[in-house]
Amino acid sequence: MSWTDQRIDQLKALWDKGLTASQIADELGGVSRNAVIGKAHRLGLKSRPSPVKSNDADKKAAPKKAAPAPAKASVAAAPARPRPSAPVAEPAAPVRADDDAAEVPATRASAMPRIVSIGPGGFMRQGPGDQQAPIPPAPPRRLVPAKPSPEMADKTSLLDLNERICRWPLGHPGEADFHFCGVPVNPGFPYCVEHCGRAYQAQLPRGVRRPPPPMPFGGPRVR
DNA sequence: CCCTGATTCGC
DNA sequence: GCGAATCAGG
Repeated sequence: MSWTDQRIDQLKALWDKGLTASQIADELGGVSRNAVIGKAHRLGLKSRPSPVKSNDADKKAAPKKAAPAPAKASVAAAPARPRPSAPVAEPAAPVRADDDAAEVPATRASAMPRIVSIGPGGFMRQGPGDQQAPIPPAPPRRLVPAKPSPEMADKTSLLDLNERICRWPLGHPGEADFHFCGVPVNPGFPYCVEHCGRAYQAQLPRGVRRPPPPMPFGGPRVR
């Protein structure tokens, strides 16, 4: 299995949601827990509470490991490999999509707090089996009063959302051109057909856990 | 033991 | 870039 854009999206979303690497791996299927962790790190996803991380700020007694065989490193002359393990994570005030959307533009140069717009709401797939009204998404909240710039004139803003148009977010909340898809929805779903394809993916990684395959959209109405 | 994430390093 | 092997804490 390779890391397609969509699988990466899922990874990001699930990681953000706080699922464990194992769960994510299981969810994605075809990858190991290690693969997920490895990828997550390569992507720069920040590690959430990890068991082995509370590094002392100062240690006195140096509890040396009796230098057990490296088991792997075939490095003959390589001295001790440094273990940084103190990446200094700036907490940074959490930016909420609620009311500050109008006031973010100013300083985004260096300290932008990594707001990742995961799929709308960070919801999970919805197996055709356990079909239910597709309401959970509930993307952003209320905000953006108007369309100040002409650039946004033809973009679908939050205020434009209704039952009939696709509310798949494009861009990231807070960004100037953040808007919604706006295309007519796939009847019975909050998104257009294309984005339904993104939102509800029927993959069945782990054997029996994933019920039936047929894609829901395009056909069956939910009521 | 089980779990977790972090890191290393051969590929 | 990828991920198994390994490490290390809970």
